Amino acid sequence: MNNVVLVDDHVLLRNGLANLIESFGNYKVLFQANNGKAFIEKLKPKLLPQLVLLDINMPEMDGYETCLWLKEHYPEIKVLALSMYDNENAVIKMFKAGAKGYILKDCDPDELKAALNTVIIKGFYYSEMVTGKLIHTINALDEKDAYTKNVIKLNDREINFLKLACTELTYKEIADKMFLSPRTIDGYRDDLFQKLNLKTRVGLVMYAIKNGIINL
Amino acid sequence: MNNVVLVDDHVLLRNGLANLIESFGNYKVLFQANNGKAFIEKLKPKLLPQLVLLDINMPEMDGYETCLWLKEHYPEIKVLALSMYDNENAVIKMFKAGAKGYILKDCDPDELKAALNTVIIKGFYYSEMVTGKLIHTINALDEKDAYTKNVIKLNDREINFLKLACTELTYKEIADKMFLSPRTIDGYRDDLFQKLNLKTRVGLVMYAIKNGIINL
DNA sequence: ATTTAATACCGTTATAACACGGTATTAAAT
DNA sequence: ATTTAATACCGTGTTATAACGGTATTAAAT
Repeated sequence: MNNVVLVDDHVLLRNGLANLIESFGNYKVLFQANNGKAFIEKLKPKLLPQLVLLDINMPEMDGYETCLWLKEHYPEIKVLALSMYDNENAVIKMFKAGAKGYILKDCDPDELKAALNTVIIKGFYYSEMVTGKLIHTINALDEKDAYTKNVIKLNDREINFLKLACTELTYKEIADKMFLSPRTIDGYRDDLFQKLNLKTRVGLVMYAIKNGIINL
Repeated sequence: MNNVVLVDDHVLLRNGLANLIESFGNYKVLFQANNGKAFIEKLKPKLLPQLVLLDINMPEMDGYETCLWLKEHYPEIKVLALSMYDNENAVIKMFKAGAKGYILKDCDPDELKAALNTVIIKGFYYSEMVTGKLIHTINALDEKDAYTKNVIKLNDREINFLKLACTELTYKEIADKMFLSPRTIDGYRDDLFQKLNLKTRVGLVMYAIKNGIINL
């Protein structure tokens, strides 16, 4: 019997998942949590799970941070990332953060079962989707884009700016809100364009959404 | 025992939901479907459900269309809408399409249970969230905005344009792709700005996302 | 027959967004 | 002590977006 923990802010999905996983026979859901912070608080060193099914986009503490925390404090606990989107950067970020697998919320129960079993037995699970994304990344590697250097990591100011860029405010208004000069905002924007390989504000918005930087 | 059908493109959520609902004791999940079209094909007049748990954003045939179809062909089947977002316009559209209730995917199992029971017994379920949205709409009613006249309904061209507006293409490039004059595109944009009460392209993008017009 | 509504189109002007090539300041890295 | 990197800032010019007020065509509505 393998102990697993579910971390996801969608209660219905989480509960359903719990039922489904327990119906597989060889898994017990130790507990569930709404986000990374709640998960860490509930985690008891006396009773650790073998595996954590971890959502990426969550309030308070997201999947990346949670995964990194686990890697540092309980590296023996395996993380299977669970996401709405098959976003390339998200896949790479989660694997960099130590995840052993990455599945989509619209995968079918058989794949979930296979993923769980494979992670428990072999220690990792690479779906076709994941392999595809990784290969694409490799192929893009000689282009001198952001992937070459490192996984994209945004700082607080950039994230703050991105959130405001997803509104109908002009850059000037954003500058006012952030108590910065409009030129500085221009700089943030241009840096992000380069970092993220984008050209327009719409690109920034789509990036922010696909990477869970703004909550819809 | 009440027969229900689940329609949602997220298989994991759907399966989990099925387990959860059956665990309530008084419900049987007749079958599940990936989208409205698949649902209609699977529907057998000899064995109709009392209730359909219907996702809004789905490929092929979405929740609105499916709900309207049900209202026309099987008005006795009650629809409980299930959505990721507590979007005001979505709530109103679903109720206009004949839904008897509207719950969020991140609600807790107790609320789902209450919603199911209430719809079966009383014929409708109005959560606090729904009531709130409706009240807000009523309050906005004397503003001469779109709500006054009708629920916002976009046509194919507008939807097509919106999808392209969510990319990094310029309006001129969008015009090329749609084989239209850039001025016509300007017109679409301006019409949408007015219709949706927006001012910028970013506003259009956010609208498209929140209303499931583009699939992330 | 003639409004009405929807669709596609057009010109002008103002503002916003984007590209480019810079500087000053600070703090960490060497 | 002096690069290096990160942050905040600046000026100029071009292109894209948006606001305004229009026309022509078609099909449905009256």
